[in-house]
Amino acid sequence: MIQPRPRTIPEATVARLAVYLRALTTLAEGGRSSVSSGELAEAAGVNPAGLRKDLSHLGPCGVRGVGYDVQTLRDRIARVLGVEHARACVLVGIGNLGSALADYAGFGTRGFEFVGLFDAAPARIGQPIGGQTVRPLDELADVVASTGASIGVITTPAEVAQSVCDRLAVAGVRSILNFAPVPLVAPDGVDVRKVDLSVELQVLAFLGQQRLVSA
Amino acid sequence: MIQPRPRTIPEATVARLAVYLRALTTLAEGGRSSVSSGELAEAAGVNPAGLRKDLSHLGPCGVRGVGYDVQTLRDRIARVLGVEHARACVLVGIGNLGSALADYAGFGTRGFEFVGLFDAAPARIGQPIGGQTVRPLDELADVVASTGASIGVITTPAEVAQSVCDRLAVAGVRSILNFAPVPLVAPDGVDVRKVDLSVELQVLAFLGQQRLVSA
DNA sequence: GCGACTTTGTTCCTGCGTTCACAAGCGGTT
DNA sequence: AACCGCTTGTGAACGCAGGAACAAAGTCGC
Repeated sequence: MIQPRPRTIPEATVARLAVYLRALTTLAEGGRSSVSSGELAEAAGVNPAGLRKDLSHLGPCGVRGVGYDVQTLRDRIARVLGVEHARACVLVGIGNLGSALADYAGFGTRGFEFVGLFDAAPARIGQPIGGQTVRPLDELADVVASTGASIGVITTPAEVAQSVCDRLAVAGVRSILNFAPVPLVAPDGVDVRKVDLSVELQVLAFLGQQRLVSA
Repeated sequence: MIQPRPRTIPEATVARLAVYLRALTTLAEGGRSSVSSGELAEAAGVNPAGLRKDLSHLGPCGVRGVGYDVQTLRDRIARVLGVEHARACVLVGIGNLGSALADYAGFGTRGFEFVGLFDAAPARIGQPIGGQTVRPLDELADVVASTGASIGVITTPAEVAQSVCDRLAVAGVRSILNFAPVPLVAPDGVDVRKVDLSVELQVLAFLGQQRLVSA
């Protein structure tokens, strides 16, 4: 028995699938029922050939000569990404960035629901944000256990990010999104992704400076 | 006359240089004057050999058998990245995320200063945030011209992101950081980088689901 | 019913990024 | 002054992502 489809999808492809998913949702809301790779690629800002290659990881899901069915493809990508039903998330560190994320509507509409907001500062505890109330860190384990939250988001200062990461892992969170500017180490079986906002600005600064030099 | 050092530094390397820069700043504040590639690599969360290769793009900047001088290396990276002196930025879209970024101390300490906050909603204009006052979009061109801002940050809804991008380009902004979930097209000579927060969460969801399947 | 056109799925290839491994160079020691 | 250990810098190989071109397949028109 052969294994016609490798179980591993490249991470770069996964990231683009999320973009396609959003574009498809927009198309569906606009009433479109079918779309070609060229159109979808333009909406997602990628190369049409690359898009088809990405989709080929899901198995044949288009009709030659016609294109892709918007609804079918949308459901298929959502299932592969694991976002067909809502996922519970917890957020630790309710500063400016944490508050913005807790309030950010873009997460809720894509199937991510914050079921717990946590902070260490007594002044912030009890504060209402985005339909939730900020809780003390002591309640983290209980909330994760009772809600089954599998994703944790860290928006704390860098100094405490590692200890928060440890507590999330112990509580049972399996995936962590880290906004603190430090590399985190987590036990096996726990995935960590890092988003570094100031790095993006610094890359931009470099590109801008380079253009001046080469001009 | 040969050109011993190629002028182009890979973008992946540039992003890591920004991480090294932060780690070096932390080390300098801790009083360290010298550091080896192994130590710095651990602080940055990368492979030591890769770190040395990254630094080799700057030319020889370490001493064999000893390591790197923290202060010298820090200055050199800052100069290459173009962040040796502060850079003026403008921010358009003062919602939750925009407010958080305007208030985020991490930018200021890394040489990025917001010199203008803009929004289209009359209700937000005049509102004070992070030492600045929110202005109407009409003043964008004037502020960019008078301050020489070279970097623009877009945190608007997706629907208006492209028009804001166009206005920034016309006003003279050369580098744009886009948080809106749409691909932007900009004229030649204007760099655009995209940060998509919900994509990061969806990649995490995929990794988490994949672990369940393979287990 | 048949042909031509459209669009997908795949294959090949080129280039880049990453990693390993080794040679070169410097400081400290005897 | 010569040796030894340590660390940097670089060369080579590997794997991966991206792009272009081609074959397969389905639909529309006649």
